[in-house]
Amino acid sequence: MEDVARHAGVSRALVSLVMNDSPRVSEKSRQKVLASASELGYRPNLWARNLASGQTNTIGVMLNDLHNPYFTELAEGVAATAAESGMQVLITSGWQQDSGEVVATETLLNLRTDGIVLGAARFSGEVFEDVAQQTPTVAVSNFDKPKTMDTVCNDEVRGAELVVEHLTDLGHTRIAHIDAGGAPGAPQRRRGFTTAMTNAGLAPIVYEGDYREEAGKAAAESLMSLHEPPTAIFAANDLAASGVLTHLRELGVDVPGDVSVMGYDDTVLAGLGLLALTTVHQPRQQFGSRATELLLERIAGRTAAKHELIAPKLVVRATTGPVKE
Amino acid sequence: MEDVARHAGVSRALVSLVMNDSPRVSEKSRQKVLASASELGYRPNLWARNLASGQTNTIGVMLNDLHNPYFTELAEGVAATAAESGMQVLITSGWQQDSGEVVATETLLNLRTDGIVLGAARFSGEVFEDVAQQTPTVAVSNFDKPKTMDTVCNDEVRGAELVVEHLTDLGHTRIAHIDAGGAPGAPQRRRGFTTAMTNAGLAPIVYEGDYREEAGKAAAESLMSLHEPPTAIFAANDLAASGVLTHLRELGVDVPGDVSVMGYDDTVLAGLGLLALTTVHQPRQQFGSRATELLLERIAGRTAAKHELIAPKLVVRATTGPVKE
DNA sequence: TGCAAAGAGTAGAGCGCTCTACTAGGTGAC
DNA sequence: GTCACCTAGTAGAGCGCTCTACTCTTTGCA
Repeated sequence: MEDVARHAGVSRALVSLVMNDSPRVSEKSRQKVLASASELGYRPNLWARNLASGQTNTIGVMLNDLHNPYFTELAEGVAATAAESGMQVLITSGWQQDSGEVVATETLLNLRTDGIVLGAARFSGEVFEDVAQQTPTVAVSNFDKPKTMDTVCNDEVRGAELVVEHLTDLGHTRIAHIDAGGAPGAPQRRRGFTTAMTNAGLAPIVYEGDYREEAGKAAAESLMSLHEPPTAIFAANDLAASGVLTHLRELGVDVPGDVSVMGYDDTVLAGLGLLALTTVHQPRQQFGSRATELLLERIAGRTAAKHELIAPKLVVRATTGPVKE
Repeated sequence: MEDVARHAGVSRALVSLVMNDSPRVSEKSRQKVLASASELGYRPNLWARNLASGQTNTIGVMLNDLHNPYFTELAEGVAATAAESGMQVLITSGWQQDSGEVVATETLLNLRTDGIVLGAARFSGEVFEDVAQQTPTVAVSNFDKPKTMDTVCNDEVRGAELVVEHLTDLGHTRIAHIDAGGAPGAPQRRRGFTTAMTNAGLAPIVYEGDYREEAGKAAAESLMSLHEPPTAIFAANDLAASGVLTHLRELGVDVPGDVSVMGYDDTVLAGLGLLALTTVHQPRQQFGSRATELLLERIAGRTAAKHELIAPKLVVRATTGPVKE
C-alpha cells in the first residue's frame, strides 16, 4: 500500500479511500491510484483491513456435514441473501463430528465474523447459547426456542400432517410410519404423524428405524409380514423410503397399486426416474435466506429472539395412489 | 489481551506466548494466564494474529459447487489432511457461476491463506495461472499441466479402460458410450473408451448426451431402437445411467439379462438398492488429501510443478452381467 | 567460588490497514 | 473583499496481536 501511494504520488490514506470506493476522491486521482495498484499487483490485505475497521463484512456459516445436501442448500440460501447486502460468506464444517462442530464454531468466533448461522445437528441449543452471547447468531435447527438466538426451521409437524392428509385423501387408513428415533427432526415428524392420524380417527402405526436405506428395508420387511399389512408407508426420509421400495420390489408388491410409499425431504433421490417418490419438500434454500435476513436484523441491533417455522410442500410423484379396494 | 495481562499480573507478551503454547512459559504462569483468560472471556483475534505473524495457518478451498458431492468429498479430504498439520480450512464457493469462481478465489487471495486448493470446473487452467503466481496453488482438475501449479486428477482414461475391460470380460462386444460433450472429465472418458475399444478390436459406439438423467433416457431410447442395439451401455455418469435404467425398465428390457449398464463416479445414487449400479469409483477424498500434501510441499518451498493421476476403481454391483448369447 | 548457559519473562517496534481530525485551496453569497 | 462552507487530500494514532532483542534469575559444573 505504501508502494502504491508512493508510486501514485499520493498518501496512503488516499489509497485507502480509493480502495473503499469513497466519494471523497476526484476521478483523476482515483484513476491514478487504480493504475498504480494494478501495475504493482497490489491487493488489499483483508486481515489488516478488518483489524483496523473492526468489522469484517463477513458472516460465518457452520455446517455439520458438507455431504448432506440439506446443509449445502442451506449455505446456498445464506450466500445468496448475504451477497445482496454485500456480505461475504465463510464456511466451516464440523465434518460430522461432535467436537468438529464446536471447533468450527470457535474458528468463526475467533474470526470475529459479524454474525454466525448455525447449521448444527449434533448438539442441543444450550451448547451454542454461549456462542450466541458473544455474537449475533441464528440457528437453522429445531432447538427449543432459546432466548439468545433466533431459529428458523422446517415445520416438521405440518409436514407430517401433509403426508397424512394426502394418504387419507387417497382412502388409506392403515398407514405406517417408520421413524428415526431421536435423530434431528424425527421426533417432530413422529409427533405430527401420530397427532394427525389421531385427529383423523385412525390408529397410528409407528415402526422404529433410522434415516438409512437398510432401516427402510428392514422396516418394510417387518411391516409386510404383519397379519394386516399397512396400505401406505411413510418413511422417515427419502433414503429410508428407497429401502422400502427396494424391499417391496423384491417382494413383487406393486407400488402404488398394492402399497403407497412416501418419503420426506425431497432430495435428489426422490426425483430419480426409478424411484419417482412422492415426498415432502423442505425449502432448504429458503431456510438459509430467511436465517440470513434475521441475522442481518440482529447485526443491526435487534435483540429479542425470533423463532420461525417454514412451511414444507407436498410433492406428488408416482409412489402413491388410491387404496386398493 | 491487555486486560488479561493486567488481570494476571504479567506482560502482554507472556499472554501471547501462553496462547501459542510456547514452551518458554512456566507451568505456574501458564495456569494463571489461562485462568484470567477464561474468566474475562478472552479469545484471540485471528485477524490481528495473522496480520502480526504474517502467516495464517489456513488453507483456502475454492469449490465450484457445494451441491456436487464430488466437491464436498474433495473438501473433506483436504480438511482431514490439513488438520493433521494443524491447518485450518476455509471454504468459499463459486455457486456454479463462472464469475463466482473468480470472486471466490479473489477472496481467498485477499485473505492471504497460505495456499489454495482449486476445485474449479468452469475455467481453463490459464485463468488461474495468475492466481498460482501469487500463492501456492494446487488444482484438482484436469487442467493441461500448467507450469505454475500442481494438479491432481482422476485418471479418467484408466477409468474408461476399466469399464471396457469389465464389459469385454463379460463377453460384450457391442458397447455404447453416452458421452457428455465438453463437460469436465467427459472428453477424457470418451477418449479412454474409444482407445480401449479400438485396442480390443471393437468398434466404439458413441452417443452424444450430457451428465443429466434425461440425457441418459433419451440416449437409451435412441440406442435401443437401433437395428442392432448394444448389449452394454456405459453412461457418462451415474445420473445418466439412472436415466438409462429408467428407460430400459419402461421398455421391459431386463438388466443385466438383456443389457448391461454402467455408470461412472460411484455417487450415492449408485448404491441405492433400486439401482445397484455397477460403476467406477473415484477416490474423491483422496484427491483432496493428495492435493493438500502437494500444497504443503509447495508452501514448504517446492516450486517444480507436479501433476498426478489417481487411479479409479471398479465397483461391481447388479447392473452388469454376461452377454446374452 | 565463579562463570557460562539455560530458563522465564518483558519492552517495544511493527504487521497493513482505517479513521478521526486537520489543512489547503476553491466557490459563492452578501 | 470577506467569510463561511465545501471539496480533495493528508498526518498520524491505533486496531490486537507477534516477534526480536533484551534483562534478570537460577542452575550446573569445573
